Amino acid sequence: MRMAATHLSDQRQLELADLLKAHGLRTTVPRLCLADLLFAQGNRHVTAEKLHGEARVAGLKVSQATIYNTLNQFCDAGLLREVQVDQARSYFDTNLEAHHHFYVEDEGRLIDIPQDAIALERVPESPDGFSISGVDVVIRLAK
Amino acid sequence: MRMAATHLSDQRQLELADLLKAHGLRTTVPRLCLADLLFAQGNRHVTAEKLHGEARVAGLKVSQATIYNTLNQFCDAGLLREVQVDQARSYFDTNLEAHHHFYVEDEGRLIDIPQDAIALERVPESPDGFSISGVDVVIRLAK
DNA sequence: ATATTATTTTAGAATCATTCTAAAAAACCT
DNA sequence: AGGTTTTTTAGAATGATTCTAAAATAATAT
Repeated sequence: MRMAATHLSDQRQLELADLLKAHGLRTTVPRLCLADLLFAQGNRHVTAEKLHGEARVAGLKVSQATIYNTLNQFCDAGLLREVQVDQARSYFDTNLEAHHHFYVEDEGRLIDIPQDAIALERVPESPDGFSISGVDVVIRLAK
Repeated sequence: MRMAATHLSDQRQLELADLLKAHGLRTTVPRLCLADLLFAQGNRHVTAEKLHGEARVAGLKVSQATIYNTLNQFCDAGLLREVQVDQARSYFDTNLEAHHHFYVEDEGRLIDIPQDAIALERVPESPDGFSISGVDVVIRLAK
């Protein structure tokens, strides 16, 4: 792999390359850079647009399509989760543990709520031959 | 009000006209017909597209814009609620009581869960100067 | 290293749900 | 009815996301 122009240290590149590889993804410059933005600063929630903006600021010139492709690949690979809070746009969450969200609609801001901060008692049986694939709790906040 | 061509009985028209009026909406043929489709059969969940299809079947020729306008007006007027389960499309729910949902993603089907079927214990404080404007619980189902 | 093959990235077009526009139709008021 | 306001409409516009087919990059074989 010929490591290309990135502001990332060799150390950091290797770290991220390992992460990608461990999840079945090839190492490419856009993926390294986007992974760095996503995973450097603890848990975060980003939209495609926000990430694109950050990438540009970081000096990475990527197309919109690559942003979307990468976010979707990271989701499929289990590096990200999509959060469903606003039908207008998708949010991607780096926190993979089961948890819930506050959503400040006016600001488009998400705040994690640890799963055990809320107890869901007596969740009803799922109907027919269905099984539960996820439980989302969204608490909407307003001023 | 000159009641126009509708398959609805006079009785039904008056009923629905009252409902509309009570919610500050004028009586028009499209609204009567859409209200009938929405409120005739107990609680339902519809997308704009599904309602449009049903309207056509019922013999009402309405534009797409009217479907959207009417759904939004009914929401604003407190006759409907929007449910946030799929960022691809909006669902409108005739059940106005606080409640939750099963969502069968593959079928795009929603099933109500009465609020008291689930106990939400220890909901955390909302941050800063925010107050809770809604609590949505969506339980996703898969085969 | 180089050539070959497979995967990624890209710019721009396409898609899809939804909203907007401004003109025609219908409802309301006297 | 006549005048005014609200609705409806067809079609264009929007905005997020996906698709397309070609150019770039990475992996593999020579």
